Amino acid sequence: MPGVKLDPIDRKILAELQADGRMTNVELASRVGISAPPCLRRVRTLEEQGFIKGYHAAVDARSLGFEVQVFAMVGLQSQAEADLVAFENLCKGWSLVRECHMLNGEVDFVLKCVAPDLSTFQRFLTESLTSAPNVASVKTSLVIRDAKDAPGVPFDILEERLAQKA
Amino acid sequence: MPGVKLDPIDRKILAELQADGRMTNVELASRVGISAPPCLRRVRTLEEQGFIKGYHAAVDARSLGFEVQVFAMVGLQSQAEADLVAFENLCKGWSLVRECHMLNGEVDFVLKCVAPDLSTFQRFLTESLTSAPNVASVKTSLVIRDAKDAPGVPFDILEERLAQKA
DNA sequence: CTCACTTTTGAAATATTATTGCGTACAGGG
DNA sequence: CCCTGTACGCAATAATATTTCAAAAGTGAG
Repeated sequence: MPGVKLDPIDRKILAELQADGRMTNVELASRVGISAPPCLRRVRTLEEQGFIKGYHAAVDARSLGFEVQVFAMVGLQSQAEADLVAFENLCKGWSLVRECHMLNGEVDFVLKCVAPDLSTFQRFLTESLTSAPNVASVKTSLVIRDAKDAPGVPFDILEERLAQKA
Repeated sequence: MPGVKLDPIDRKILAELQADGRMTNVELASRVGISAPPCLRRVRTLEEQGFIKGYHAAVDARSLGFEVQVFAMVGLQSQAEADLVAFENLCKGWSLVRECHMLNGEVDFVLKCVAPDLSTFQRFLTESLTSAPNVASVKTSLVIRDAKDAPGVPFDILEERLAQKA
């Protein structure tokens, strides 16, 4: 993908759609300063090129009964690639695990989990996670509250940075 | 908000829109098995009641030049509520910090950060985060790769759980 | 500087969707 | 059994999305 460049209008489109993914194309076009047809073409291109990976409604987990959010730091016994992948695949199959990131350092993975209540999470922890093959250690931390949960990319920094190079 | 109940159609709507936030109302209506007008009314109601907090395009950070993702575990010197809030407000002002969650246990906060490169993050770490008032300790872990990054709520578990109660 | 050639744009026309306005059906309470 | 509140869906209308196409703007060679 090298050689693909985004102009200021493309970046504005991405920023606007990140902030409001259901904005109409007419509104979007007006905000980025071009007419609707080229705006829509740009959006489609951004989608095809993978700059936009999808659109999602942000659903409130709490009001659906998912009262518990937990971060789990997981250490494995073997860090051989095959074993790492095996663990990742396990995570993909666990619905309670919403995110699984491989880390450097002492801990091998951090998982973001949700659950309806503590006991459901505890059951998952003991019956699934801790007892999974190759799992050496798990340290969990309950989330007390979310101070910030911003979607995606900090466009302000992107623009700063581009302004300097120019 | 107790007393508000969602029927199976509402839950299906939420699940569909979480998976594809730009689905047309016509398509959505057809998937959940009702006609367009009531479907749209339900969506609006779900938005007003806060079950849907917003819609966002998932923008690919990497292809925009944000190559680095880091988790930072932060401990504070004082956990007095005023000091916690002060730190949270600092985080809200830092664009590199995309998420800030308060935890129980040894660590007070976990931050998910992004940056164009290591040196940008290091500069933030030393000049902003570590040197912020009341920050006692910071331990960072670079993300090597994301094995799973699912949006929001596990609707399969929600349905399981509701099926049992019935 | 000018002539192709290429790319992107925007006005206009058309196709789809979203939204509104009712009349109807169904559920619970008196 | 009637009344009332709620949710539906058809039909009409308003707004958007999408296609078409000719013109404007940018590129590079000569």
